[in-house]
Amino acid sequence: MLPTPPVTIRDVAQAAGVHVSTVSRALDPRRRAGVSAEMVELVERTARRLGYRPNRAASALRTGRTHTIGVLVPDMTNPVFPPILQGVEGCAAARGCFVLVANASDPAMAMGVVERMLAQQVDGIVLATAAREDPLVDFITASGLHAVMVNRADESGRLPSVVSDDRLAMKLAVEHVLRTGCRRIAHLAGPQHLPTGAGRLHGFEQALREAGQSAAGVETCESYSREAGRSAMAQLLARVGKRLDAVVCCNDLVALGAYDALRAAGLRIPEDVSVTGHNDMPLVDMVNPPLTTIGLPHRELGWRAAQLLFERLDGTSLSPATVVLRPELVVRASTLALRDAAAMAAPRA
Amino acid sequence: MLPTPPVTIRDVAQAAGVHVSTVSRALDPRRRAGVSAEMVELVERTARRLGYRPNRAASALRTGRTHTIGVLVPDMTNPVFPPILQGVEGCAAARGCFVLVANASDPAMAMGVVERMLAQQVDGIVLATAAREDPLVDFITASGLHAVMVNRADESGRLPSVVSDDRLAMKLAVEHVLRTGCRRIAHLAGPQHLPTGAGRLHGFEQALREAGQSAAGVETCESYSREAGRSAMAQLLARVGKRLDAVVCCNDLVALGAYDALRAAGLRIPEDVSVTGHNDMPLVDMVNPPLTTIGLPHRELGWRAAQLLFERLDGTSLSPATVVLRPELVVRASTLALRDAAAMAAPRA
DNA sequence: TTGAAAGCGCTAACAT
DNA sequence: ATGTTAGCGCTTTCAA
Repeated sequence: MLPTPPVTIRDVAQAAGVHVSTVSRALDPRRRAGVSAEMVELVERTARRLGYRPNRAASALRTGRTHTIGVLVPDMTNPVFPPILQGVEGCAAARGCFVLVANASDPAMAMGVVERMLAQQVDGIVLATAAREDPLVDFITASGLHAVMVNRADESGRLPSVVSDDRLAMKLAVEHVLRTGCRRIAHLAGPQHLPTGAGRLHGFEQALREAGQSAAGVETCESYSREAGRSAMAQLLARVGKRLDAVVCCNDLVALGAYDALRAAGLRIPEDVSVTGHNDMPLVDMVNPPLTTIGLPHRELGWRAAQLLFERLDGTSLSPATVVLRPELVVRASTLALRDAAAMAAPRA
Repeated sequence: MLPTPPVTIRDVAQAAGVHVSTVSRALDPRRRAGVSAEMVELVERTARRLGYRPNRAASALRTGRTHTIGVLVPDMTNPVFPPILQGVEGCAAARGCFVLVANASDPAMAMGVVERMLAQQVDGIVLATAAREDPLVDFITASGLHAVMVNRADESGRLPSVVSDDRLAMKLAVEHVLRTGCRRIAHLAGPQHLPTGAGRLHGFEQALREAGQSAAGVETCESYSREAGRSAMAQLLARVGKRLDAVVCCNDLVALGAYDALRAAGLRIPEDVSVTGHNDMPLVDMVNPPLTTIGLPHRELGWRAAQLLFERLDGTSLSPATVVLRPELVVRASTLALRDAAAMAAPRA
């Protein structure tokens, strides 16, 4: 395999007997207008014949656009991110753009990655990082880089974002367990420094309030993990005893941790306590019992974020700065079908 | 936010009172040798002061290297790929390189993506696509693009690859169920057009042969899905009846499908039939019963693939063309601890 | 050790 | 509708 020198626009021009600029125009759909049909035809045929492939690096240098966007995720192995990434990638690919993916588990690291992405001349960036990183947002706005956040809102309001409606999600979960006759309802909340953690707690409280109820207990998890869920649930049980009808969890993994702690305490799910999760991770329909949870449009979240970004890049920013997508309740066996007739008649407040 | 014109190497040169080429040299670790220490110091200080950020598009045009590698995955939401991707990304990031990720669910699509990546001037490519795509490999070798395959070997032997040892994996699974007293052992095989499907079937048969046994039955799944596993298992039961001690599956999802079909037939896991999976997907430790499976070093698979690629790019290709990593048996409750003493004493052949 | 100059492949004024 | 020209920011000979 001898390294064939790549075919340039000049080779095409020469072979077609025209000038390079003509080739450049004929090959660009957006400027093809000012070129005769035969010329376009001739140039395209010649280009194809020679196996010409436009050099994006050269075009990037000239135009300042790389047709590349960056995506920052905290942890790709967290199952919420692949579908988001897929959405972003799908939208980008549909426009002939590529996606530069980088892991950035902490804010300091994220800053370095953005710095490198800036050097790489990305056209824009999608932030799927979970923490509230004001310095990062400061840095990005100062740099002038186009950015969109996904899966969390920018509290400072400087960056557009695409999120799921956490309030509505909690309302769906709370109303569901209320409907099945549960009255003593607790919440295992996510880390309060994460927007989803704070938002879902708030939504939980509001939903209960609207129903004229109050929380049977709230425990905060240290992270979105099964272990954190287990120990939070254990603490909750230690505090409120077994006087509990349902536990609404901030996250599926936390809910599975709650399973562990509830069982360790000799409680059955859902006969004694109903449990709900959040995210509808793969396989939560396979655990025992299958988990009632909140399904999020992760793929669409990613797609819309990319779309929002491209609209900014094109200067046709018609969409609102914050897009809120609707989550949906996915009922499975971890919540009771109906607690019992007596409970429905005289709910235990 | 007024769009500040970016600081170029020229600005740095001017501010430092030196020539651009000096700046270029001083800023490149590999050529810093031929520059005086004070000069390096001066240039670096000036660059930092002005907030200089090298423009990779310009350097790419000049050197032909973008510091970017492409990764092709068939489906990011399949949980085997995120850790592979993470490994690739980690290795790339450690070298200051970025990863362009693209989904390519079918070979035709993959070809188009590679074409675009070539235009994007990626330095190389990691193929994590599952199908045997000879035309793709032809195309890539013809284009002269550096490429490495991960998670499947290149049967034509033209591309280096990093894979898990499927034979060993099956041997581990088969020997495990044999050890627990199972004798009538069947296999739910993956699609035979996929290398993993064919390889694991082969490994299964070989492992049984080595143990002096023969398969109680083999059924091929149409895909690596739960539904495919369910119907394959149903067919297997229809053929061999309930005369089965264990089912070794090509994949965790298929194993979960087998759960469904076994239960529908009134069989208990593992009391009546032991089941093993492959991949150790997240949450398979949470299903009922927790799945005995084969754990793969997915992250390392990705990391090594990237490493192999970079060695090729650097011309320091010391590693072998095919790297085979070791899978490990993860024993959980879906396989019997011990079938029974009688069985051990007089195994049912 | 540093400076000068050329040019990577492409696009976009401007000129015809 | 096509050709001419300059130059994007950087690296790399070559010369001093």
